Amino acid sequence: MSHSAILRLMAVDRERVLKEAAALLTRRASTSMDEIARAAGISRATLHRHFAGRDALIRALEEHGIARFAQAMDTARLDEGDAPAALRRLIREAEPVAAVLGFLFTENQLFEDGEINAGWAELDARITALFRRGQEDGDFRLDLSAAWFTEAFYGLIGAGAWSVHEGRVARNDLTHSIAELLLGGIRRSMEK
Amino acid sequence: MSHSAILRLMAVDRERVLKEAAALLTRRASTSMDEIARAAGISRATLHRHFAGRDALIRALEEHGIARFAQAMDTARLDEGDAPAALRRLIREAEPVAAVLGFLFTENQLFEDGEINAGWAELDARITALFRRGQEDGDFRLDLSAAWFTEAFYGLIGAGAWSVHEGRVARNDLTHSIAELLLGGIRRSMEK
DNA sequence: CTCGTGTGAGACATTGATGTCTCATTCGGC
DNA sequence: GCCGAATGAGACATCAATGTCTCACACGAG
Repeated sequence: MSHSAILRLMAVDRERVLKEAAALLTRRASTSMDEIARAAGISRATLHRHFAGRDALIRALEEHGIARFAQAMDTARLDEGDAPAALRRLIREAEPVAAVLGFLFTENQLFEDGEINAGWAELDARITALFRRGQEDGDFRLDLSAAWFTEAFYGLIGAGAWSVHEGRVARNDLTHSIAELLLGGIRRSMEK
Repeated sequence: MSHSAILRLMAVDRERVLKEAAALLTRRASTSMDEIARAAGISRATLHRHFAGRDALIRALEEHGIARFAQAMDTARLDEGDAPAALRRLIREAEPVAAVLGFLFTENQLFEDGEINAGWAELDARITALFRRGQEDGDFRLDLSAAWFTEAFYGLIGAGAWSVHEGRVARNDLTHSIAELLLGGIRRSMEK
């Protein structure tokens, strides 16, 4: 096995562990390293080999979530087309990291790290800008603030990810459920 | 000072502590007893005098949240009038306990206690029934499930409470923001 | 003023999770 | 079959939070 192949294999494992960790930590932040390890199908020792410690795991979650979400934004091309369509694309692209985003939104007081906060602030700004654009274009309602839309977006993403995890919403319906509910709620209604 | 007056005073303190605890724990479940105490303006010793321990505090939060939310449901008279109006009343009545509800929704894996879960299950059932009634009456859309509406309801309540806590949404706008967004998202649109 | 209650500050032992270690085993490539 | 890398299981010390305690002080009622 080549060196790069080994690295690739480990990378896949990291992703799986991070997703499982996010799912558990979202609903019980006190989940122990041992429980996370078992949920990911590995031992605590191995978990410690992949992530130096609990803090390192959380930070990896944050970095991973921010990076993947930023990537989703790029792919969704938020500036193109009308805002509702862009929002649909964003939700579709963000779906794979929904669990991680839910965790990060929920537990956003873990670190006062400036770098992490800066990363989040930029993502927030980009989303809020999208909502504001929709308002300026007349697509989104004006009686609610763009900041609230942003918070609601995160809240629905988190609730959706958990619903899928609990089997209350089908995975294939997640994107549709979030997008339709959010868009219906923020769209400027026609008759006004 | 009479005995009942003392009890009443302590009850007020408890409520304040619980609200503060919910606000903090929602965004950092590992918040220590000491931090909670200081946020509530009391010492750790006093906190322990009011609540036997951390578990007792969490349980008190759950019981308080369930009781107050059930009370909000009763006051809102979910069975009367059309479903959208009932939902508005529910959101308005639930606003004072929004922070607690957000915490309970977020950290719902803390105890496997049968009694607590039973309490939640009943509340869930009542809300879901409301959404289902709205669907049957033709007020709410049918392409999304009532179960998802329920989860979204909790998610928006939590996001809203946090937004107010962070100063991103005015307290007086909270009810309106949640109700309008949720109702807009779940209403059956007219043109279909 | 005096008493009683509630509180704040701090000391202390306990506990559970954490982080580090070793050793035996498994697995895949050769 | 052999070998190296990765893993699982477990032992162990460490540490932070917890829970319990004592003591001194503030404050309101009488």
